[in-house]
Amino acid sequence: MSHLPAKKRPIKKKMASSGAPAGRAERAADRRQAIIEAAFETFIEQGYAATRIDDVAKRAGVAKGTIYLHFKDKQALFEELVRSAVVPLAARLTEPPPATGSIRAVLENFAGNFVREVTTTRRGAIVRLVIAEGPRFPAIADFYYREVVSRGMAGMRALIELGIARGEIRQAALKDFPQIVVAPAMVAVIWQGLFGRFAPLDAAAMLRVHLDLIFGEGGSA
Amino acid sequence: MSHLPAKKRPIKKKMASSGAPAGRAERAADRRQAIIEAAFETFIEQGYAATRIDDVAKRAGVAKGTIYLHFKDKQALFEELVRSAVVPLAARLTEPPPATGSIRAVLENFAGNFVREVTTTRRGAIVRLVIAEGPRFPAIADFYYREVVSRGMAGMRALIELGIARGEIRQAALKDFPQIVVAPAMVAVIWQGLFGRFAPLDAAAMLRVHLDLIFGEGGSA
DNA sequence: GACAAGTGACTGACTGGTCAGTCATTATTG
DNA sequence: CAATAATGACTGACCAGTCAGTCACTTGTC
Repeated sequence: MSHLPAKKRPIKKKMASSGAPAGRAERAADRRQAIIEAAFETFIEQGYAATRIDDVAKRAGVAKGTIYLHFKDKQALFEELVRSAVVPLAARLTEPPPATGSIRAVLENFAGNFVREVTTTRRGAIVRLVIAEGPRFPAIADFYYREVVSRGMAGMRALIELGIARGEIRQAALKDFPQIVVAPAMVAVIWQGLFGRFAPLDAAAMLRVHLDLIFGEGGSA
Repeated sequence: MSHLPAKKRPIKKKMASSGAPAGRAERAADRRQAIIEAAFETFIEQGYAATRIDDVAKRAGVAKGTIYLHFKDKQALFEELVRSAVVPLAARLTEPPPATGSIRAVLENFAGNFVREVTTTRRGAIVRLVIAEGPRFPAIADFYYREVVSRGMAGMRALIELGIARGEIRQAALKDFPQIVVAPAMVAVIWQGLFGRFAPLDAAAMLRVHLDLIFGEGGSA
């Protein structure tokens, strides 16, 4: 007597949104992806605790139970999502350390990419999410440190050392604190999230000034 | 039939922890303070959504109902707490712009204070709390911007301009982005909160290097 | 000064609502 | 048509906020 008939199921055609036939495995993977996608948006907007699984489900166009077919529980979903958002980033950080042109040019390029791909976009939101929830999810802080921060720092240190060796960078001590080079970028991300609404910040210009500080006035400008 | 005898009230003597007699009003103020104190700790540790009012009450040595005598609801308590933690900070930011000695010395002093009073302590936690919860509490982001950020930026800009006028600072463009000067300090705060546990950061040393970058090698070191 | 009536700060059991996670049932697929 | 995927009603736990009741202290009275 407990359950009502539940006769519906609005004939969700077997095809994924693309026209491809799609076998079982593929459809499952698609759904999993859709769930992660939806979870991403929702966790970004609401934070971990305030996110309701029901909302994620609705957003993903899936019933709540389905989420639990793919993820053990809410926390697993959250960690998986951060993981999946962070891995491609980590991949780029391990990319060829471009030894072409001046170090300044490399960093200028980096700054440009950063503003374009992180500050404004959802990747920036991931950073903010990690900052916000990290303290309460040691596993995530840990993972993020290993995959992104330590690699990023190592790469940056290598660049700095190269810059020092080539005489482009004066401050030899800078190699001990790659954080200094990255700091304004971090501040830009946080700023946009907190104050961007009413006090927008020209991140690109700021990063340029910061590079001037490191390399001395006027680079490729 | 509803209530148990409730014979207790462990004879909380009319005295506040100090030896003063303490009238009704004073005791009430004490309690309010204790609640804010407890709320502070708890919100810091758990974040807004995960904090239970019952826990705050227990920590403050007070019944849950008492909290609602002092604060309209959970959100009001939260906002009040940020307010009370931020106001003294804001006060210091409006303090006399110390025109003594070199600008470098002023900033060195500032950095020292910052490391001592913010990076390590609970004030740092407030910054992290605002970063974490700000996006979901526009009122708080707004308040924090007005009281702390905009004042801090203005003060910093004034210092930078002075530094430029006196020839201590080369980068004239720095005055457009006081954020650059503050950025490593922010990063230090976030770093301690997220990674400090397993990858501690010598914030003082980092800030020193950063000042070297702005003023040229070797200051008062 | 002693005693009663009054006041309001404080309490904590309770309510109403919310939500993570489950599972009996139904749909789909190979 | 078996096996697998998906559903969503349901449960139990949890928690913000309420309020009837208590009692420490104050005020008024003699």
